[in-house]
Amino acid sequence: MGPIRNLLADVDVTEQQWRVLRVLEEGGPMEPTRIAEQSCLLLPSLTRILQKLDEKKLIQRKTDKTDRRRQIVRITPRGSRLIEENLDKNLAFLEEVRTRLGPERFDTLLDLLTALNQLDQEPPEAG
Amino acid sequence: MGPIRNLLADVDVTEQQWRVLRVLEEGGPMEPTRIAEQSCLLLPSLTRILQKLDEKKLIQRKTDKTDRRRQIVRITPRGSRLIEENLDKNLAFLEEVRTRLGPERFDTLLDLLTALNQLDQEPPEAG
DNA sequence: CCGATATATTTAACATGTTTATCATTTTCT
DNA sequence: AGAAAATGATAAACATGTTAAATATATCGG
Repeated sequence: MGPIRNLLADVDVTEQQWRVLRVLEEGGPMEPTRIAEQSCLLLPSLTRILQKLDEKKLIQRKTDKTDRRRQIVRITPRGSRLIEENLDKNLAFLEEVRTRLGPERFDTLLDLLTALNQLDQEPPEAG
Repeated sequence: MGPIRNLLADVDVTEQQWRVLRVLEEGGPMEPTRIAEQSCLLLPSLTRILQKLDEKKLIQRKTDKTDRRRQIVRITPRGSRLIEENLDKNLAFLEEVRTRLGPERFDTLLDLLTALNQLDQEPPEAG
């Protein structure tokens, strides 16, 4: 992922911050708990990341009116612009990796990783 | 990896520290640079890990006589005993994951990850 | 032999991973 | 209603990931 980190470093965001921004861009405003699920981050990490993104004015947060424990996070226009300006290069790199590894093997890898990740959610066999 | 971390936490070592110990146990005394390669760790991380392992008396270090920039790291008897006492449980967990994911799929996953890792070492196609 | 380079390791600084604890708010149960 | 349990988010503490810089030693070229 080095090349991706380099791309993102130019615009002063980390891989994880980028991932959070993309989740918000594609999924719309949502709560930290759901962001964490979708970006594969634990809440304590996400808390710090949201603080950084907030300082950089790439997201906004407001507490939910009906449940004041919750908050709603939304990406700012500035955040959207950052994504728009860098998404192509990121996807291009991903495609390059997919090509170099072999498209079928690449897709298989993603499937297997997803399956492995699922194992953690399921209970282990009772036998 | 949660379950493995729990096992290791009982004997006060982290996953990475465990990995370094296993590399030393299987590969014999060697330099930090080679440990880093074999345990997939960057040198700055390894430096700290070796310091911790040294404090715990699980490894010993001495500077190489012919090249005083280098050092030779070796596992102590105490370190070997720690591995001996925990290796079975670790391998058992690995086998459980392999079974739950499906042995063929598991092996395929390892192959693909290795191939992906190789990509980083190779130069990208010049086209 | 000496200065420029290269190599092995460490340090520094900042971000995240991970576990446990805490805080505020809400829900549940009686 | 009110105490207890649950939930969403944050804080704290420690370990590692990552990049850049620093240190020490060794090697190379003239």
